[in-house]
Parts: sequence; structure tokens; C-alpha cells
Amino acid sequence: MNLKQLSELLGLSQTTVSRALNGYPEVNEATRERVLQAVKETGYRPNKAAQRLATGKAGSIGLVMPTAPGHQSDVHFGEFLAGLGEEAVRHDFHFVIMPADPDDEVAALRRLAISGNVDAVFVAYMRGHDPRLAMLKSLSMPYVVHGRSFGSEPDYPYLDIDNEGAFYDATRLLLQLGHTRFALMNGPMHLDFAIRRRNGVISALAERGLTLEEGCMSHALMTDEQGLLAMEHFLQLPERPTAILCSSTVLALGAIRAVNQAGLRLGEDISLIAHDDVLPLLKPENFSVPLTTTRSSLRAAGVRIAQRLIGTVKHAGPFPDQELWKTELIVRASTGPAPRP
Amino acid sequence: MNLKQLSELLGLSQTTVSRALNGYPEVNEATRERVLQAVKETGYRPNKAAQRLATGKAGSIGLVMPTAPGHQSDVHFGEFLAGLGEEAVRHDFHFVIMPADPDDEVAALRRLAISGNVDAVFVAYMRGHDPRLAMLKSLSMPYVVHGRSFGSEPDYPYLDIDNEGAFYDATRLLLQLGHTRFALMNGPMHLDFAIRRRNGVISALAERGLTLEEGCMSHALMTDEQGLLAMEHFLQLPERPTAILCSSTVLALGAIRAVNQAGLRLGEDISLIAHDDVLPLLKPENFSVPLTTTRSSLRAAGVRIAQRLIGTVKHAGPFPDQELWKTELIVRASTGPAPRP
DNA sequence: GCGGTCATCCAAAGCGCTTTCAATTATGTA
DNA sequence: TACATAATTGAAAGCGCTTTGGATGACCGC
Repeated sequence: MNLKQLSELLGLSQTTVSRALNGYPEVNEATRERVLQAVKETGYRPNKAAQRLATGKAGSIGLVMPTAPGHQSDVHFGEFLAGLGEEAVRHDFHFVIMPADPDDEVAALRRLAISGNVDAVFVAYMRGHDPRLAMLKSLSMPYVVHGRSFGSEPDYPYLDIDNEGAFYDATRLLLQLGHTRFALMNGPMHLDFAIRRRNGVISALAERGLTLEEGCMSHALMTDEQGLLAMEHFLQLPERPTAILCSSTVLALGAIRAVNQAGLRLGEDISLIAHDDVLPLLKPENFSVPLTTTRSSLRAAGVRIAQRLIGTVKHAGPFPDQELWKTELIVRASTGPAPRP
Repeated sequence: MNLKQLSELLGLSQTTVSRALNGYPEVNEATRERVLQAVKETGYRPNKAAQRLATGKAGSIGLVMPTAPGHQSDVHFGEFLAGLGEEAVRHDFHFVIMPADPDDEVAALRRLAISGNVDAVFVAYMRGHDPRLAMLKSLSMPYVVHGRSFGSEPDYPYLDIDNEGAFYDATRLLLQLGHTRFALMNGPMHLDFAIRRRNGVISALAERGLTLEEGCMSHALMTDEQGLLAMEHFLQLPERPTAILCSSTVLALGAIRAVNQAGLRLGEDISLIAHDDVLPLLKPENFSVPLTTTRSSLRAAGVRIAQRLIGTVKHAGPFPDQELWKTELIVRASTGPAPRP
């Protein structure tokens, strides 16, 4: 069933039927009713491809999913997607996901954008001086970035959390508890959030005249294995750190395993604060020693970004171009006073 | 830049350019070279919407993502998606993800299929007597199902793992170790895999004249919390089970927490075998007591399903309609001889 | 009774591509 | 040399929808 058939069935022109369907005012209410009724009976659905060709609108937002044979799928990604989805479903939008090799993201993003398959794109895993920004700006397609790009002019639409503030506050808490030997277990160094978190830690330490040694910093993929390795390394240092800042509860998972294996007690010998993206799988309160965390829901960020993207496409009101969310610092049992030497 | 402009630029007809681009044989090689060169220089990309309208092919596969405000995002889903993506990227396919309320999946699937946005669909989280099967069959669109539907005629294309066999074998192993009191921690009862796994356990037990009490079975969402709750319940039974079969490493996470909290030792007081979907986040060998598991990679299943789907759309050779993968039973430290009474 | 305003509706022109049917030229064959 | 055959290329007809630019009456005020 297509428009032509439907209009013939009704004895109307395609024009009128199309207008009735799309809520144009210049069609008689009685006629509109008749059309709507016929749609119900026949189960007519407009062909999206044709609609898109005619209007240029696709009703979908696009994103690039980094993936490769060896590439670990990222829980964070799934959680974010769930947030996007939650909002998209309310507006009858869908996503187009373009899987791409992580090395090929710029090109993949461009392909996606000019494919005509999407009305807007969303970009995550921002890096310092991210090359995608220039590309996005040249594209004249709505976009929102999750995170920011350190070193780039902040003149693009983004939603980010205050990573620096979060880790600054967390570090201050540990300082107040008397800790003096710190270590930071971070995400890959080229990623924006990792840069800012490190800066947060460093500036809080600097206020007390402390510094973060190179050996007390790890930058790695946020997997539990890397957490284990990093922590094992920290624990073997001559001046073993007593305060650990950790960029993810996933890293914390491995880190705590290392702590246990070393026969140390979390919250007593070692204090640890992790950033919590509110992954359903990894609740900080469910760790054997509940984790002190800086919290910000990744899923909520997904919802918000979808809102902004879809809103922009639909020309529904203006949206703030830049949003910076504060995180919460939630104290649980994994932090305690620095052990007496 | 569109086809018309490109063809004018080249002094050729749209027909010839189109054919050159799509690899038709009836175009002179020299001409084809010239066209390809021009494409490079101009950066021309065919408009997908137009292509789709003309051919009816979309170059994408669709799937429904269950999601809702309260709905927990599922790690299993993300992992599967990664597998699909890995294969899709090789063929320049993308996905269209339609987020939908879990109660609305049949309708969402239908909408997706007839939207014209996808060439094939994929369906997961199969249930007993799944109503989506009838719908899919009526659709005349290629599809592959992950899992099967207990109680339905197996005349649809699927990829499944031998859930019954896996849990049968696991149960037998525990029987051989001398266990006699069993419990099963399963996924939601309406899901096909849960039904089959339960049957596997029951039939292995039956061979020894044993049965699985109603109280020794839990059917719940596969989250660590549910694992904790279920295990706490099991541990309070008068005849406490010593052998636990567990449908997911995620459930096991919570279950083991309960075991530890009760002061029991895994692998000694309690033996546990979990099914391992090979989630990067949850490696059985990284548990404090490494887990004995039945293993089958969810990601590999994703890759394979994408292969079949894309292959079918591209008319690339015939594919087996039904595949049943065996699982591996890998013994680690979480299983041991039944404790002496 | 006439120009003017509304309220409705329609014919037809795209949107950018693929594909059928035909035309044109080059190549071989008798 | 004349004719069948193969190799290339094009014109034009869709694919199913939206939208522009009129029609066609009905209704009004003068």
C-alpha cells in the first residue's frame, strides 16, 4: 500500500492525503478523519526512504561505534546507548550505528554524516585536540559532543561532567584524611577526561605542596585487568601509596583484587575513590568493601544528549550549547584515615 | 554533488556513471577508470535515500533494543552488538536500532521491518512460544533469531547454543563429584534459554533419581543483586544445597558475595558452575576463586549472525538455516568434591 | 452582480538514484 | 561488401513521497 493507492481508494489526490497525514491546516477536518480512518484500516505506512528523499530528513541520529576484532566492547558504551535509546523511543527516532575501526573514526564519522542517513550525529570518547571537531563544524549538521576536547576552543556544543572538579574534590577528601602518598589509575592518556582528571588531582595536591610522581600514575584501557596490573605495580613501589584515585569502577574491580591478593585491607591500609558511571552491573555499594565514589550517571547523559539532538532537529526550542554537570562525591567504606606509619 | 552533476562533468549519461560505479560489466574499462577518478576528485557520494528508494535495499540490518526508563541496560546486549558490528563494518553495513519498550517488542519489530530502513532483522531474547516468530515469517524479509523458541516448530533460521546440553554436562560433573543437593539460579522463566537450561539440569538429575525442588530454583533478571538474593535464599534452606548452577557470570557475582558473607568457601563448602558468555568485564578466571564455567562467546555469535544476515541480503551463497553451537565445560577452582556431611 | 477572500483540493514538478529498452558504433563473418 | 553480433552508451521511466503554484467554488460586502 502506498500513497497513490491510498489516495485512489479515497478518491482524493496524493497531495491532500499527504497533507492530512502530516497535520497541515488546509485540509478539511472531515477529510482528515476519513484519511486517518483509512490508514487504520489499510495499515498504510509511508515509505521512509521516499519521505527522506523528498524532505531530506531521516528521523534518526547517528553515531560511530568503535569496534574491531580485538577491540573490547565497552560497558560504558552500552550504558550510554541505553540512555540515548530511552529518549529516542519517545520521539520515534532511531539510531544508525556505524561500526568503525577505532583508527578510522574521523572518516567513518564523515561517511555517516554525509550518507544522508542521519539528521544529527553524536560523538564520544573525545580526545585532546580532537580532529573530529573541525570536521563536525564543517558539516552543517547538528551534533553534540559527549565530553570536551582539551586544547580546542570550547565553541562546540557539548555535554560534559566536571572531571577536574570531581577528582579535585576526591583528592581533597583524601588529603583531609591525612593521606600523603597518592596514585592515580586513569584512562588512556589521550582521552580528554583522563587529562582533566589528572589535572584535578595534581592541582589539589599542589595546594599542599605535594606532587604526583610519574610512577604513581597509570594510563590504560579501563578494564579490570589493567586495574589489577596497575595496582600491583603501585603496591611494589618503595613508598607505597595509601590513597588511590581511580577513573572507573571497572578499574577498581581489578585494583581491589590486587589489594586483596597482597593481603591488604581496603579502607584501612589503602583508601580508594573511584569514578562511578552508575553502571548497573557494578554498583559501588555492592563491592565487598563499599566504594567511595564520584558519581555521575552515564545513562542520564545519554538521555540528555538525545534530547538536545532530537530537539534541535525538530526545531523545538533552543538548547544550551554547553553543559557541565557536577558530580557527587559519595563517601563509603573504601576510604579511611591514612594508616599510621 | 549528485549523479547528474557528476555525469555532466564527465560528459556521460547518468546511466553510464551509475553502472560504472556499481560494477556493471557493460561499461568500458577506460570509462570506468575515468568515473572512479572523478569520484575521488569530487568526493561524490551517492545519496543513500535515493539509492534505497530506487533499489529497495538499505544496506543495513535492524534490531530492536529493549529499553525503558527503569530498564537495566544489559551487558550481554552490548557484547552481542559488538560482534554484529565487527562483521558489519567489513561489509559497509550499518545497524538501525529501534529502541522499544520491552512490552512493545512485537509492534516495534514490525514497525522496524516495514519502515523500509532495513534489509534484514535480527531478534534476540527469545521466549517460549514467541509471538514474534509468526510475525517474522509473514514478513518476507530475511531474519535470523538468536536462540530458539521452546514450543514452536523449529522451522525458522536461528543460531543457538546447546543450553540443555551445557547444563546437563555441568550437572553431571557435579554429580560425579558427589553432590546431591542442587540449586539452579536461572534467567527469567519465560526466556527460552532458561527453559532449556532447567531441562538440562533436571534430566541429568533424573538419571540419578534426583529432583530439583521448587525452592531450589530461582528465575530472575540476570543481575548481581538477584544473584545475591537468590543465593541468600538458598543458603537459608534447611537442606542447604552444595552445588549451584548459575545462568550467568553476572548472577555468579552476586551469588559469590552471598557465599562470602555467609562465611562459606567457594569450591569447598559450595561448588558453583556458571554459564560464561565471555564478557570482557567478567572473566571467570579473574574471580577470587576462579569459576568453573560452560562457555560460549556471545560476541562470536554476533559475528556469525551478522555474516548470515548480510550474506543473505547480498545473495552470497546459501547459509545453514539452523545452527546449534556446543559449549565448552571448563573446570576451575569453584567446583570441588561434595563436602562430607 | 462583481471583484475579493477563504477554504479546499489537485496536477505536476521534483528529490537522486537504478534499470529497461533502444540506439549507436565497432568487430567479425560469409 | 553486406549483414549478423558484440560492445558501449543514452533517454526516459520509475521508486513513493512532499510541496509549489494554481484551480474551484462558496461566501462577503458594496
